[in-house]
Order: sequence, then structure tokens, then C-alpha cells
Amino acid sequence: MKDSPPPDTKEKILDTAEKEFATRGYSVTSLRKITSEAGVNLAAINYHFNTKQGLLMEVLHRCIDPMNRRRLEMLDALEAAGDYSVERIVRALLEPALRMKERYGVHGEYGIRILGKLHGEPAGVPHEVFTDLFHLVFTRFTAAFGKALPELPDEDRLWRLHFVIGAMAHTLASSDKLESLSCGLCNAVDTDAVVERLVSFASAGLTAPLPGTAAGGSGS
Amino acid sequence: MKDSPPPDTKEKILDTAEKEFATRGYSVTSLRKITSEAGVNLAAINYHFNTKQGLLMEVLHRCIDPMNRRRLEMLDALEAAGDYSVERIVRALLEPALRMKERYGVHGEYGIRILGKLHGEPAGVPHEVFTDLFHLVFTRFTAAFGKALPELPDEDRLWRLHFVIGAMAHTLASSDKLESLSCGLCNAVDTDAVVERLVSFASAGLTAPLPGTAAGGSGS
DNA sequence: GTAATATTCATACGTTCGTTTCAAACATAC
DNA sequence: GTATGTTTGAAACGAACGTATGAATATTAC
Repeated sequence: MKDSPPPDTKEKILDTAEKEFATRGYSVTSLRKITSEAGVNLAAINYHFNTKQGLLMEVLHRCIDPMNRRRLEMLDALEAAGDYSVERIVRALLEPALRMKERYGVHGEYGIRILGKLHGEPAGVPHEVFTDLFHLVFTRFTAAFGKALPELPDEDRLWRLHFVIGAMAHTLASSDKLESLSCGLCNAVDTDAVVERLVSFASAGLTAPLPGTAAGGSGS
Repeated sequence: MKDSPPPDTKEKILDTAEKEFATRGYSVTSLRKITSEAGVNLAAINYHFNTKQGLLMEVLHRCIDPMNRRRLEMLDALEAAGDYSVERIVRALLEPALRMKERYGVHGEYGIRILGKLHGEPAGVPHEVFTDLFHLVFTRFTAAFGKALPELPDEDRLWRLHFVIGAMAHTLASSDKLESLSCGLCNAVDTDAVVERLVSFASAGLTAPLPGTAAGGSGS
């Protein structure tokens, strides 16, 4: 029975699985690849995590729970101050995700990429995994945006929130692709700049005039 | 040697593979599942497509090429008229994707979901597959947005385009998740409405004031 | 030290995978 | 008809997968 000083098998497995899930993907990563790279025995996975999906769940919770706690902290602070600014609520939603790398180092970076990947590939991952991980965050932020955008119909608000999540997930999962596409002009190392760009983009999208309203203002 | 009247093995394979890749995902779909569901022999896949990846490529081209042709048609029309409206360029980029279902029926719907899925899961799919499929579209639209938003630095413009693509991909891949999350309030059957929502969201995001510029206007 | 527990190890099981083989069925041309 | 090229069929290949087993080895408790 030990908990404090184990630079241990279990942790080595978690770290390696995290890295592989993030870079290659969950369903194409074999347990043998993980254990051989971590330098541990194959059976150790079933001993510590029972199944492959058990391992995934523990990897996910380890990297996503702190992020969601931070999100709710920031939202709590806003609500305690009665602050229902769209931009600041957006920031509370996006910044903890985008800053995971600098807060949690390599673990944060990998966790973020797993998250982004899984948004589009729930292959082999049951639906309720996501529900459990994000239900509270979704509920709280939906309500906050309801207060921040009272004139916007529920349906439009949810759609726009959906678009924001998509932009975020894509940024988290594959902003390295943008780096290669732009021949290095765009890179994600300057987290501050990415946060500002995404927050301003999302805020503008959320507060856009309704399609019916004749105030687009983007004509040539 | 026949081409015109084959309600054929090859087509049955393509249809079934398309459906399975779209609903379950590429890497977790086995060739045996495809052939058994299509009612054809397992070896037929290797006869007609050589490898599993060859099958994927043909599925992708069959559903994505028409969409990209339509995008470029619409962009051609705009450029021929000297029309560099952000909203209309955005529409040329997004609408052909979102309308694939009604243009190509079930094939369009499945193709769209495969596309959305693969944006986040290039697991087992080499990088140049995407490059080949989208390089021309990316180049043309990047240039068009450069003319439509001349005051925006290249870097910001590419980032915002990246966000737009993320919002689109997420909408294509998993707007059914939004339907269940919103308890049926949001659904994607009304394509017109989804197009308008996403176009207005993306246009607003693309034309947002720069983060440095003090004109956010979303403070409470 | 000894007993009890916790962890690691080598190895194997049963499945399923993508791919291949080669003969049988089919179409077409002469 | 026979010959030729194309498409299907049943069966198997070797490899890799997730998982399970039981003995060996650390670790802890007394």
C-alpha cells in the first residue's frame, strides 16, 4: 500500500498511453505498443486498469478533470460578481483548455489532443463517457450563456455554442496541421495569442446578428 | 468490360463502406463487416480496391470531389463578378458541404460524416490524403479571403479560417450529438437554417475586430 | 524470520484482422 | 463450339489484437 513516492509502473503506463492516444489515436494504439514503449509488462495493464477502455477512462479523467475544475472556478468567479459578459464567459470556457500545455506541461498538451481527437472519433468509446466527463460543464455554461445572451433564442444559442466547441476542438486537435499548411506562419506556441484569437473569434460569432436580421454588414 | 448498367459488386462495396466509415469510423470498421453487410465475397475488396486504404480513397473521392467542385464553381462565380464579400465567400465554402445530404441523398450525408470524422482522426490515414483532396480548395479560398479581408494580417486570417473549418467539421461530424444534448431542440434536418446559422457565425468571427483593437463591445 | 499481500513476469488462449491463393463461374469474341 | 479475359467463391495465411493464467518476485506486517 503506497501512494506518495511511486515513480511507478502504473504512472509510466498512464504517461505512455496518454502520449500514444494523443498522437496516434485510441483505437489504433495497441496495448503492446504502450507496454513495450513504457518498458513494463503487457499484463500490467490488465492488472492496473482491467481493460483497455479502463485505461482510457483513467487517462481521460487525469487530464480533463483539472481542466474542467478550472473552467468552473472561472465561471464561479464571474457569476459571483454578477458578470455575464459573453467574452469573459467564452474565455472561462476556452482558456483552461488552450492553456493546459503551459499549466500541466506535456501532460496537458497530450490530454488536449486526446480530447480534440475524441470529439470526432468516438469509435469504440461509448457515448456516456463523454456525458460523464462534460455534463456539468455543459449545463453550467449553457445557463451562463443564457443569461449573457437573453435576446438570443435557445436554439440559436445552442447552435452557436456548438460551433464554438467545434472551433476549439479543431484547434486543440490539429493546429499543428495549420502550422504545416501555413508553412510555419501560424504556430501554436504563443498560447496567449491563440487564446486571444479564438476568444475574439468566438465572441464575435456568438454575438452576431441573427440571420433574419438585416444587419450583416459584410457586403463588398 | 462494362460501365453503364452495373448494379454491381463494386458499387455495393462502396456504398456499404461509406455507411460504415461514416457511422463507426474507418479504423474500427473491418472489411468482413463491409462484405458481409453488402452481401459480397471478402476477396472482392482486394480485387476491386487492392487494399483497405484504396477503398477509403475511392470512397472519399466519390463523395468529396463533387463537393469541392461545387465550392470552386461558386467561388469562380464570385470572382468573375469581382465580388469579394466575406459572407458570400464563406457561403461558397460552407454551403456545398452542409448541403451534400440534400444534393446527394444518403451518399452525401455519409460522405460528410466521414469527412468530419477524418478531420480529427487521421489514424491510419497518411497525411497526403488530405493534402491531395483539399489543397486546391484551400489555396483558392485562402486567396479569396485575402482579398476580402485585406486589412487583416495573414496570420490572423489563417487562424480564423482554421476556426471556421473546425466549426464546420464539428457540425458535419457530430451535430447529432447536439440534437441529443439539446433534447431535440436543435436538429440538423432544416439544412437552410443550419447554413444560415453557420454562415452568419463564421462571417462574424472572420470580421471580428482584432484582439488588440479596443472595440470588443461585449462587456456586460 | 515468516506469513500475507501486492506486483511483475513469461507465456498462452481464442479472435479477428488485412491479405492471398487458386479454382470455379461468367461474360465475350471468334 | 472453343478460347480469352473478367469477376466471384470458399478457404486459408500469418500477424496482431485484447485478455487471461499461474508461477516468480518484491513488498509489507507481525
